[in-house]
This record gives sequence, structure tokens and C-alpha cells, in this order.
Amino acid sequence: MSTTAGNTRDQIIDKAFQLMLQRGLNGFSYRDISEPLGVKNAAVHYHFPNKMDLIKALIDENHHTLRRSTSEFMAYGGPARPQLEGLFAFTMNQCQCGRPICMVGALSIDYDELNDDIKSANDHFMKDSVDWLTKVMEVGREQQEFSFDGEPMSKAVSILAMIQGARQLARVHGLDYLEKIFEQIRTDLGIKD
Amino acid sequence: MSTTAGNTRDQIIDKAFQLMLQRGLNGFSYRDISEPLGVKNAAVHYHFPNKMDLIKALIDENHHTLRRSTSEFMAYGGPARPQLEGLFAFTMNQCQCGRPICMVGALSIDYDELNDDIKSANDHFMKDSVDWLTKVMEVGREQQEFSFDGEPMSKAVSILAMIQGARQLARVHGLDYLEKIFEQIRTDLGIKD
DNA sequence: AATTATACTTACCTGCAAGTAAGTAGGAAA
DNA sequence: TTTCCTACTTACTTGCAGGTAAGTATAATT
Repeated sequence: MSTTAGNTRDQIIDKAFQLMLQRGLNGFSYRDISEPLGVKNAAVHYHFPNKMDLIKALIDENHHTLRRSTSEFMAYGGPARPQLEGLFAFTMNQCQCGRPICMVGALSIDYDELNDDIKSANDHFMKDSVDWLTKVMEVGREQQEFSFDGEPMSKAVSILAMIQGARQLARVHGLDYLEKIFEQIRTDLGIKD
Repeated sequence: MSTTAGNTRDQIIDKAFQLMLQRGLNGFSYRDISEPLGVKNAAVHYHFPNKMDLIKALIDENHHTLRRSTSEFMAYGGPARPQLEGLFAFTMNQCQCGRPICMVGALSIDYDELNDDIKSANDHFMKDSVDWLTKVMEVGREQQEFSFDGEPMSKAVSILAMIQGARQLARVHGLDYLEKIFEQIRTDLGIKD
């Protein structure tokens, strides 16, 4: 039936991604995925026998996106400011596209239900995120793009935390909050424009 | 049977609070509440006909706790630093007591399911939190306890966001992350000790 | 032409979640 | 002492969630 192999699988991942970042792990079902795609419940189980398999695929997909968008900077360095602004823009865009929460946030709520495989994958994703933003902070301070006290890694972790929290606040209070927090991060980094 | 009126009701709220802050709105059921209390499922429905009634009670309880612990400062002012440290200590304590996520965070995941009554109650709670921390920032800067650029309210919102995000990160990476982020907040506020 | 693999569908099962209707035990009020 | 209220229990209903087993259409392989 399907001409392009893997088409349904991709659509399942797309849909699941969207639902996951909108409602969290326990906020959607296999039916929520299959129905809009016009396939049956069991079709989803064919590709992802259980929900943890599906979640694992989402994390991997997410991780892949991160790697793709940070690999160049991680390899060659470069100006730090656009990296930070890229993160802001990405976050804002996700929120505008009906994905108000991030993967780590979605998983952290139901953390106790996760199996070790997922926990570990999530952990690696987080580590890579922190590593990237730490390097952005290091380079940014070296090049005098940013100014801050404390260790780059602490600063990076605190910014990631802020953005994660900002998404939650933004969901309740609107996207203005997001922009307000981005602006405060810039201010805290001594950026004026 | 019950000697003290309202005893079961209080126990239900206690248990629900704990479950809510550990697993989120969709992560627990009426049975999860009733069983450990040694009552039946329907006993919970007697006190809280549906889940939204229960959630509303939890938000009110939470709001009451906030008001109790901030009313003095809101009325009379005072040194700001202990207020901030109190927030840090409270957050750390909650996480150590198996309540890794906060009410706002728990609700934000399942935000679309909430009725207007709950959304509004949550909104008021948030506003009061921001108002309090904004005043802490204002007073702290006036008294030269803190030093920061930008508006007190932006700073307050960004700190609340950071703490909310920090809880999520801490759940994945351990409580060390929480302390690291608190330390970065202090550093960003020019606090040295 | 028969065989195998892929990508599903049909038709189930189990279990739990939310919720309800009707009954009951014990105390307070009339 | 009967009546009523509170605070439950018993015994259900509905519905969906996750999951499975067996069948089927299509295309590629041998």
C-alpha cells in the first residue's frame, strides 16, 4: 500500500513527538497517534511494540536534531552569540508550533516510570546539551561577547534550567514571559543591543 | 467512625499532594490515594466528586502555604537575602522529601486538560509568587544585598523559571545540580560568602 | 510459480481509571 | 424515638489504555 517505505513510521514519530511535547508521556495514547494518520492502533504497535520503544525513538530523534544543529560549533568554535540566539529562536519557535514543553521536561514528570534505557538516553542528551552550552559560554567569555561570574558550566546549566522553566511559565502566562526571560538572560550576560 | 471530623479529607489532600508533586496530574489515580489510607475509592469521590475538585483543593492549599510564608515580608519588608535563601531551602527540602516537581510544573504539563477555574487559581498563585519575589528583588537591590541589571520583575521571573527548571534537571541528574544552580543565582546577584 | 518479508488490519484481551447509585453505621437534632 | 445528616462502603458502569495473536495484501526474492 505505502509506496515510500518507512513513511508511516516517520509519520508516527512526527505525531508522537508533537503529542509528547504538548501533553507529556501520559497525556497521549496510541490511538491519539494512529487516528489522525488514518491507520489502526496496532500499526503503531507494529513499529513500536511498546510505548517505551516509541519514547526511545523520540529521544534519539531529538538527540540527532541537537547534534545536527551544534556539531559545527562544537568542531570549529565560532561566535557564541548566534549560538545562544539560535537556542532562543528554536525555543520560541517550538512554543509557537504548539510544543510548549521540551523533551527533558516531559520526561522528568514521569521519570519514575521510565526504564533504564530511556533514563540513560535522556541523560546523554542532557549531557550533550550542557556540553554545548558550556562551550558557548566559554567561547563567549573568551571573545568578550558575554560577561559573567562563576564557572561556564554552572552558567550553562542555570541558563538551560531557566529556559526549561520559562517554557512552563510561558504556557500559563503566554509567550511574552519567554521573551522577557530571554531578555533577562542577555542582560545577565552583559549583552546590550 | 472517625472521631475527628475532616480527618480523612485532610489525609486525602496530604496524599494527593505528595502524589501530584511526584508523578504529575495524570500519574496517579483515586486508588493510589485511597489504598494507602485504608479507605475505598468512592470515599475520595465523596470528598472530591471529580479530579478537578481535588486539584483545586491542592492549589488552594499550596497557595495558602505561600501566603503564610510570605505575608510578613509582603507587609513589613525586611532583609531580602533570607527570603531568597528560604526559597532555596524550601525547594531543596521538597526535592529531598520526594516531591521533585512543583505544583505549577505539574500542572503545566497537562495544561490543556485543566478547566478555567483551575487555570485561574494557578494563575493567581503564580502572580503572587512573582509579586513576592519581585519585592524581594526590589528590596534587595535597594538595600545593596543584591546587585543586578534589568527590572526587578524580570529578574524575579527569570529566577522562578530557573528554579522550576532546576527541579527538572535535578530529578535527572541529582540534587547536586540544584545546589549548583542556587550558587549561580547567588553569583549572578553579586552575592559572595 | 512458490516463498518470504514487510506493513499493515481485524478482532480480540486485560486492567485500570473515573465516576455513580444505592445502601449503611453512627451520632446529633427535633 | 424517629428523623436526618455525615461519612463512608458495596457494587456496579463506561470507556479507554496498552498490548497481542492471527490473518491479509503487496512486493521482492528464489
